[in-house]
Amino acid sequence: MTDYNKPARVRFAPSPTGHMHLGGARTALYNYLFARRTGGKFILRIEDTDQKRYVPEAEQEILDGLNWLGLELDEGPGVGGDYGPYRQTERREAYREHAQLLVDKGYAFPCFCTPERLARVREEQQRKKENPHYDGTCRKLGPDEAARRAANGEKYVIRFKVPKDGSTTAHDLLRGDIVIENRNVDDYVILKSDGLPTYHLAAMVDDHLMQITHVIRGLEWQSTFPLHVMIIRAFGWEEPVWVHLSVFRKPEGKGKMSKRDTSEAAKGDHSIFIKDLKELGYIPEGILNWIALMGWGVPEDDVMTLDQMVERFELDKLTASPAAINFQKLDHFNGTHIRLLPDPELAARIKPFFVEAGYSVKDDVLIKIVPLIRERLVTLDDCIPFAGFFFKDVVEPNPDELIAKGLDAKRSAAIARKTYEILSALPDLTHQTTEPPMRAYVEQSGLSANQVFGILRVATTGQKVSPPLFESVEIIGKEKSLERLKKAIEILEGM
RNA sequence: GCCCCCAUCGUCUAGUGGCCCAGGACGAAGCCCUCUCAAGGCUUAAACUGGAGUUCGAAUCUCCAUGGGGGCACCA
Repeated sequence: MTDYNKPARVRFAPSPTGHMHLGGARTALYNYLFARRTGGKFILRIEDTDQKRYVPEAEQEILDGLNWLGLELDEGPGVGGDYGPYRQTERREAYREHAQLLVDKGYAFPCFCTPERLARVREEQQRKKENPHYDGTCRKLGPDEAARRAANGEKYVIRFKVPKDGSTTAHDLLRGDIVIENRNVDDYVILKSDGLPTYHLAAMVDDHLMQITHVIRGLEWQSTFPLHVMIIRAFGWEEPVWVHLSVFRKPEGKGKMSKRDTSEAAKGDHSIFIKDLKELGYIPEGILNWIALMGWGVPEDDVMTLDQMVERFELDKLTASPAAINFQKLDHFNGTHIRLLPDPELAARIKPFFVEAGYSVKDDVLIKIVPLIRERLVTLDDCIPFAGFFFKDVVEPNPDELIAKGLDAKRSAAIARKTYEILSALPDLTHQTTEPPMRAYVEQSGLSANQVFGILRVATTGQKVSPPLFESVEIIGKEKSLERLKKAIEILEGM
């Protein structure tokens, strides 16, 4: 049973090879939640041992992503901590030493096989419908010969020497014991010929040195999980608790979500990349709540802030089965959390979207429109179509839309004139002063509120759909509202 | 092909042998509210993959089948 009173040390260990995506964010989130829940530490480690796939901007994007999401780090690159450095390329000596230690103890061996030969062997095995695996050539090399060839300048890697017989039992918190026959585990390379380790060695060494207590990682590691356990046992170290998270499936429910599959994932108004989601107007609260619940279920009250998730989080309640991404649900959570934001906060969040769209934002106006549009926003950038007109000098209504439903241009013009008459007679246009006389007009004219208000709406806001009419007119102001009404009358009369 | 894992409404999930003719959420449908669009309230439809066991009793345990997923690199 998981002890939530014992501070855990957990890590999020991405490789800087591309954009931060939903899967990574969820792994980070679960690690964060568990760290906070136990009063432990949330650590970031950059796994940059593959120089071929290295993307320089990726590390910053990860940092930005975590920061934006609000997953605060306790240790990591740029943050510091007692177990650094937190970038694997800065720890190569540790890996080299540990690889040598395994060789000395007989748990690993140098391998001089060329990639070309290995490729041929693999081809041959596949042709014979055999399981592709290392054929063991250098396993039998004596230490003297190995030393001689190495001294000769021959390139070599170090492979883990997996026992030929027996089986290995590895324990996953969510799945229980996983038993695998050792003959099904390959002699994996743990140190590459460039002197850098592969994941298998690097992660195990670091997790041990960094005193990681719980390894919460993606399912892609499940197949090499027994290998990792063997490595740890070879060193004689204590094992962390292992948790392999399910993968995200594509919205169609088929296949794994892939960050390479951008055309599929990033189309439309959604994306699997955190930085895209930010630009699309999604807020951290919404995203976090959404991904938290893909792989973790709560009985009820599923709308949660980060802090509430921390309170409720239970590691062993995570789900072992894969989850299909459902962007509709993201929209729901995003809208829900937007509605939970206090006025000034929401104002601050939508402001950049107005600015980005080219509007000059007046803060006093901004704070007034927030209550009007809050429950209409699914994403922050929805504020543009809903409330852009508040910051426009002139609006240009579509003439056809000025004509009320069931009426013609002439009739609509008459209504607009009457509306102008009513409004211009008022000292100022607050929603309290404008609504009663307009309602009275609707009443005695026999028209519907829809028809009369519709004309006013299109005239003053320039659009058929808008925030509540009289509140909007109030914010637009008397002068500008009447000006716009007048222009609408002219348009209608010219039809 | 081989190894490993998973399996409750369309989707995310609750459920750890009786509380389940299976609960919540998204989505869908309907109604209410209503100046548009939303939000909100109420209601409805919708699932234990199949087959064998174990048991007085199974969504819950076991086995098999089927389906789905992950992996099979000097990538992580």
